[in-house]
Amino acid sequence: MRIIFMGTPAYAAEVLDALARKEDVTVSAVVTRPDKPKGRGMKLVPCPVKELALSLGIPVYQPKTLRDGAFQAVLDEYEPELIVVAAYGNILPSYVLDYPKYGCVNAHGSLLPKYRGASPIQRAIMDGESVTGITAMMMDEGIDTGDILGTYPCAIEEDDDCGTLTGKLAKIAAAAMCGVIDMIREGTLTPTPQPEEGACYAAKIGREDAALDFDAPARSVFNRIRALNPSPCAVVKLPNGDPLKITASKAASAEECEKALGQFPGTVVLAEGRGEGRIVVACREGAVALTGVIPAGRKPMSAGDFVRGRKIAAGDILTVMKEE
RNA sequence: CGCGGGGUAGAGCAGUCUGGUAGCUCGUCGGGCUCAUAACCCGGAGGUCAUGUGGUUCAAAUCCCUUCCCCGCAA
Repeated sequence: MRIIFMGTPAYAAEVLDALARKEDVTVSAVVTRPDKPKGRGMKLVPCPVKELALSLGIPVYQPKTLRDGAFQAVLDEYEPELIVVAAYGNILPSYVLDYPKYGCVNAHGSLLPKYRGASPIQRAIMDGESVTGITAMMMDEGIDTGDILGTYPCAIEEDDDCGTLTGKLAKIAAAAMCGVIDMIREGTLTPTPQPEEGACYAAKIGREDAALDFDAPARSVFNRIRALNPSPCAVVKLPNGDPLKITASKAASAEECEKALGQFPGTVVLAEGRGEGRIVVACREGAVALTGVIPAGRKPMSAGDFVRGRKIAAGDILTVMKEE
């Protein structure tokens, strides 16, 4: 089967890798977003999907948009029977959706119709969900509204963050897409319309989502931190005004929550500098123990390292990083 | 030439403005205390202060210049 693959981040690269290995499938072309200036010096950095495609010797196309019809030429050249999409980032217009004999299928990172949209994994963690998954679906012109081909649940463990969960889901997505292709060949594919009930949208993560506010229940602070790790990371403002990214946290002990009672949310009640260290911060309800941070201009480090460097002490108050 | 931060002991930092004995919190090693300990006490090892047989100076981690590397923001 001739397919064109569309995707961008590491999650999508995992799917591409599985398709490339699959027998009876030929990934004849890969479509990904244009390289963007990244990092210092505006260096152009290729996305994971592009890197993988190049190493596999698959032609890569990086149209800025598909809407202008220029992509028709690529379709005509490769005549795909199926288009597989995973976290591509561009909207597919109808002329693309209608071209392949078997249509366009997508591996979405949630159990649809819940969390349609750009950031389903982050939103699920942020909301404290205990289960999410992959939905294999036919694409239509709506945002993640097409018929469901299969659902593959995945538990969100207590110690999962966006990074680990995305890794798990990527593997599931890869298997799901291979499964869909098998079903297409066997003719056992059964598209089922999505129920409207339970539908919700997972808006793209923005700057305002990254600003961490301790004036919230500890559980919610914990969920936000892990939803945002490893990127862009929850961020707070230190007493000196510098931003501090937070990569990991754990629940504080009952005793520590006791100490935090009555403290202004954001107050550091304990700065433990031994071993990995813990920075216990009072929340509106309870407290969280920060365990990993990234100071401005520094590398990621444990809370213990940060405390040992004397950058924080009990009594300091962490405030909300306000919009510029 | 997009903006900014940084490179000092195994880790995280201070010291640099106002040149003059290499410091702190940990870790590590040895000893002690203890029923015991990741707790406490005592002691030790470990650093060409990123780079340049650079410049200035009686004297440079510190001031000036070179090169390399790392990171954040912005996109």
